[in-house]
Amino acid sequence: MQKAGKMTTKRKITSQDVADLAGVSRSAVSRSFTPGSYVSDNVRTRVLAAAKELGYLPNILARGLIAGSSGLVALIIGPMTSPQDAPLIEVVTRLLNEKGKRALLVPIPTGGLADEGLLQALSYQVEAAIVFAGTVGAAAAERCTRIGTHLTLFGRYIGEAGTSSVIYDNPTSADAATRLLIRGGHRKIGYIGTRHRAFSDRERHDAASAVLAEYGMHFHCYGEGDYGHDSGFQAAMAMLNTMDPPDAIFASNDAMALGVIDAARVLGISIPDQLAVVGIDDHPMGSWPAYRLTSWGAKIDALGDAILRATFDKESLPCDRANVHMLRVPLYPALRDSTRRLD
Amino acid sequence: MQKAGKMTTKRKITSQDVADLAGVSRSAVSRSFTPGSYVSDNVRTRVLAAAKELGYLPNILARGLIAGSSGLVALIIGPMTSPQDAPLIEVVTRLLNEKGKRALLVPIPTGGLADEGLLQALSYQVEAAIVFAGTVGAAAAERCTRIGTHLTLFGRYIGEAGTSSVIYDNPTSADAATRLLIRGGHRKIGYIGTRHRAFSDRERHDAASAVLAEYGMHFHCYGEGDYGHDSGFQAAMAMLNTMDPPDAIFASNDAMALGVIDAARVLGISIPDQLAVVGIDDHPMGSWPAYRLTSWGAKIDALGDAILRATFDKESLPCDRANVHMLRVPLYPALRDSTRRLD
DNA sequence: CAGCAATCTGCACACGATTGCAAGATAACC
DNA sequence: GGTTATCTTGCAATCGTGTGCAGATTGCTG
Repeated sequence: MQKAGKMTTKRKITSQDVADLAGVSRSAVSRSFTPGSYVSDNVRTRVLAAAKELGYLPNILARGLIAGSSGLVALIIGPMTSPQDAPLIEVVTRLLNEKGKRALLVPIPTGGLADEGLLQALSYQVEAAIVFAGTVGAAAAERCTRIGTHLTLFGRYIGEAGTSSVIYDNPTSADAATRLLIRGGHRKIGYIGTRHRAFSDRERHDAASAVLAEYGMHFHCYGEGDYGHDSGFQAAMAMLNTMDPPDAIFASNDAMALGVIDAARVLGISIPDQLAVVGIDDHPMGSWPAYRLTSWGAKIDALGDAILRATFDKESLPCDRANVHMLRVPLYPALRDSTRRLD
Repeated sequence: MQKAGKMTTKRKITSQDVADLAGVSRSAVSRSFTPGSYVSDNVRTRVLAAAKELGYLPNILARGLIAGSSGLVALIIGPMTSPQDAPLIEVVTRLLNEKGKRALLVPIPTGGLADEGLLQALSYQVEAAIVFAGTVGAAAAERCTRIGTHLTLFGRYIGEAGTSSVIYDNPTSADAATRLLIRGGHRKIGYIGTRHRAFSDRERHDAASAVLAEYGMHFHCYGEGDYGHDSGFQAAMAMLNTMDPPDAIFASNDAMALGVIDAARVLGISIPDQLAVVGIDDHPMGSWPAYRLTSWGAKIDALGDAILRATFDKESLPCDRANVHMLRVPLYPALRDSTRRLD
């Protein structure tokens, strides 16, 4: 197998090598790989044959250096605890690839600022950055826009002009979820959200409260979680172990809603008769027989499309007064057995 | 806010700009950013001040061009259906970052070959590629090793010399799981695996069979799935709806095992008395009150360490006869209520 | 065969950074 | 002051590729 003398040279194969083998200049090699250039068929076939024999691949980084564009897009990610995160990252990566872009993954510490990660990404000449985790300081954001690196934020909003935010249509879905509970006859509705009202949580809570107010109601009780299953479980245990427990719980996301169902299971509370549960996310497990959770969720492909559109076609998006492009992603209901079936 | 005349020039800021502002040469700028170089404190402070004012960041791609190393490592990924995938990707990315490397995410079509993705990655001059999905053809693998790009495979094995494989210690854990069931008094043990016996599935199945053989037993019945929850559910429904159902089921992974538990729930079969269930993976949901699944799983940080070690320190790893470096990651038992408690 | 257009091709510079080399500046020593 | 030794600093080459420009070749027409 090993041809002596060839194994010794582990040098990288450049266009010069191909040119030498084909007996042409480097320019001819470059042009052979560029469609629409002036190259005779004779030369092109010779070059391609030589390239194939040598296993030549153009160095995209060098090409990007001269073109001024690296073809890289940064994805700023955190620990990815939610099971939705992973498929979304994959879809976005795939869509980027289809556009000829490549995804550079940049991790940031839990709950921290994305600023440092952003700077790292900028050093890699990324054309855009998509933020899935953490938050972005004004200075870092301004720096991005100044050098023309577009910033897309998923599920977050910063007031920096020129950025764009892709956000679930939380108000509409929270509105619908609340009305569903009310129409189901529930009057003691508890709410489990995050301690500091994360952006999505705030939107969901406020829309739900507005509906309750419309009926002259308030949330019956509150619980706090961290968007994780266990925290929903704990919060529900506390809520349900009182003299006057709720007859429905609106959880700000599905992971916590699943925790609520588990708490009910442990306490022997039947769902949905003694307790109705709704969540938002359409967590894949919500459809499993053990849970049957009513929820509102986005279609993942539409979500990916939205993120790419917000990144590469932001001009087509509406702006708010701070000159931030906003794209709301619709959430579709998945009505299951954790809520009463209405006629 | 906007200083007129500055907003118009969106040109990239290069070391030349910094040099001009600081009144030095480009070399001095470069040296100011390189610790241990001969630069006077005077110049260095002036350069750093100028860099800060201009918001200069070194272009790592250009630096890599000359150094011959991009600092990029390709992560070849598929659709990431399993909830373990995402945290693992994040951990590996984080560990890479700590080593000064960056992760380039390369998606490949479901179940397809990773070859095309690998070539894309090579064009980006990646220093190594870590394969989490798909399989790698011999030609592509040989090409990688020839140009010195190390190939690490996770949960897969190809016979190509110089590659390394990080693999769960399936035999040991499958052995332990089977003995647990036998010691629990189960004699009719069903097995749910994949149709074509994926690499891990084969190892698990064969080790379990060996233990059964030791006791003069065979698997009582077989089911086929695709490592997804639904397929486990379906397979279990078929198995349990017979005249002679199993009294225990060994599922080749946890997602399917959870499906088995759901099937039992639907059929009113009590766990673990009428049916014991074991899986392998230690899926996070296995610990939830709704499931309490006995399983064997790896510690994620150890897993990440193993992958990085296999990638950057493969010489320290044992080789098999095909000159492939192998690293087995131990799986630790999580004994829960889906199996009988032994004294 | 002259004249012109169309098609090829290679030279040389550009991209943004690093680094060996040599020359200049400063300090240290006799 | 002369001679080294030690720092500084800029010049220029380098990494691998793309491309404008000018010159060379070819084909076509009159």
